[in-house]
Amino acid sequence: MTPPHRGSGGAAQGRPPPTVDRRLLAANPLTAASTLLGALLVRTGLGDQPETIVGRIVEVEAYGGQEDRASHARMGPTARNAPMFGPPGHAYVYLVYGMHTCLNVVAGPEASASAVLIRAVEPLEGMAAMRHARALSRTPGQHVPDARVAAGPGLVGAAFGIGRDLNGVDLCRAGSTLRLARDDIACSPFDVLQGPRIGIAYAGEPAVSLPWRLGIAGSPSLSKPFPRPGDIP
DNA sequence: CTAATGATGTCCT
DNA sequence: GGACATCATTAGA
Repeated sequence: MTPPHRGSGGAAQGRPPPTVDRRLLAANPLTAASTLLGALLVRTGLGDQPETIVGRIVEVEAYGGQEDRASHARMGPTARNAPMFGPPGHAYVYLVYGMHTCLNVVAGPEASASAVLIRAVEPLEGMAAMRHARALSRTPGQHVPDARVAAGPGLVGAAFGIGRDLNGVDLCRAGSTLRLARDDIACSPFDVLQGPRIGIAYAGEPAVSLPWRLGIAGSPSLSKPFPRPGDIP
């Protein structure tokens, strides 16, 4: 019954946690996604709020390059997806539905144009700053519980104050205002949920059926439940 | 509880 | 002009 998240000590306090090794992200996107699951997302340098925001990545989706009909890279390089064709470990930030920003971590070898979408984060530190950032981005959620403040791709963007200005930022560099960190101390082992990606019905088969959405079992911060093995056809 | 809907801006045809 | 890797709110069973 012990939750797999938030282990013993508050490891996120004190010295800044170590960055994520860029080479671990240079593998195929599904492997990179698996690496990012359980890692920390760290936000600093919010103008008005001195607080640092730290959360644990609990849900991700892998996207391939041109061969993946669900990927933004499917049309080849464009102005929007340019960061996907760059080196791994950098941010690809884009606007969906005219109002929400989503964060991707570029993956794979350079120019492979694959990426990992950060779909949900479990808050660890900086609750007040997260809610403040959400209010600024007109995503009120005044009554949502702490665990659900970043429980969706658009909500991750809102709660971490991620705007297009962060497009292309190096998430593996310690000095970046948005960065990834390892969580070797506080992160207990967890079970990985797997399912089809969300919101890509337009892509058709085989893309719609690939189980490239990964989540941490038991986390209260998943964007939505994963289909169970014996679920509706 | 599920389903429908409006908000909103940018990219690509 | 159409479609979109979404969210909050409202309407309905």
